[in-house]
Amino acid sequence: MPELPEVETMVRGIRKGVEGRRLEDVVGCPTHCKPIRITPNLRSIQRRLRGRSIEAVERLAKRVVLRFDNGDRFVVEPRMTGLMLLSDPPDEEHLRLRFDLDGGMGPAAFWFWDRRGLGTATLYKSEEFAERLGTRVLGPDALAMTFDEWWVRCRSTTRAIKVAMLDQRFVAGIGNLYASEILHRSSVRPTRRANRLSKATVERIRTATVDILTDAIRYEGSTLSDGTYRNALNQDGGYQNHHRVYARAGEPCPTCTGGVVRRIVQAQRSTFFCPACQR
DNA sequence: ATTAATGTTCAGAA
DNA sequence: TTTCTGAACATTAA
Repeated sequence: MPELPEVETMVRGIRKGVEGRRLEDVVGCPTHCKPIRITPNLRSIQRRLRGRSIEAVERLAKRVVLRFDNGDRFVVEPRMTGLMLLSDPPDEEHLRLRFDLDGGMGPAAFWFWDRRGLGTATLYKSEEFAERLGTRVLGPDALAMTFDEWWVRCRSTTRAIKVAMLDQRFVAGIGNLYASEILHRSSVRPTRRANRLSKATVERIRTATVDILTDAIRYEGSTLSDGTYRNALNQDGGYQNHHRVYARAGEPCPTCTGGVVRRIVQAQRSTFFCPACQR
């Protein structure tokens, strides 16, 4: 489920070993598993990237961006179960990409590992990058989004606020887990229509977004019970121990008296909230 | 043993 | 134009 905090953790985790290194090669499915979707084809990507220096490892919403010295961007999208790993992959059969580095200091390779295989990898030339991953596709990053940006977007849709928050053009980086946690922190019922929220309420959501995501980054993201998400060294995150409502249906609300956490379905995804303190 | 559920995104339909 | 549905895939729980 890598959302913003998990992708930020991945990026930080591989950054020190990868930035400034030369990419010797990128190899698809080194263990002959089913290949992930790669655009364009792997052969032309190899031709273009072999020998190039990786100038920066960056996060773009829920994507990992490798920026090369000629301005090319190789963008990995972990989707549901993808991980960027510097070492110790959980198993061999779900390794989807291997990045071989030059013989200098630090690790000799890093990997993209993806159990379900829904992840993607795309090469963008520098001009393409801005236009293909620009504001038509991604809204403001959840950590940087201003009140005005929140307000304009909320006013412009009748969708439930929880559903709108999952739309990456509305706000980029929030996923199903953190949407529930943010709305609980904000005391806002997930089913409320975005265009009916007051300014004060929208500001509470904005503040809670920054607080929750920052906190989750500090704990290196959430590792769920199925163990999908891990950091760059294949270790558990810690934020799952701080979830207030996610996957806690039937338990008492941890922040109010008398509330019991409920699970409902919105847009075919689980939503968790406390009916007592989220209005 | 079959079915539902699980994080995300996108194409295609309403 | 905006919003909704189902599919991509692997694995676990009921």
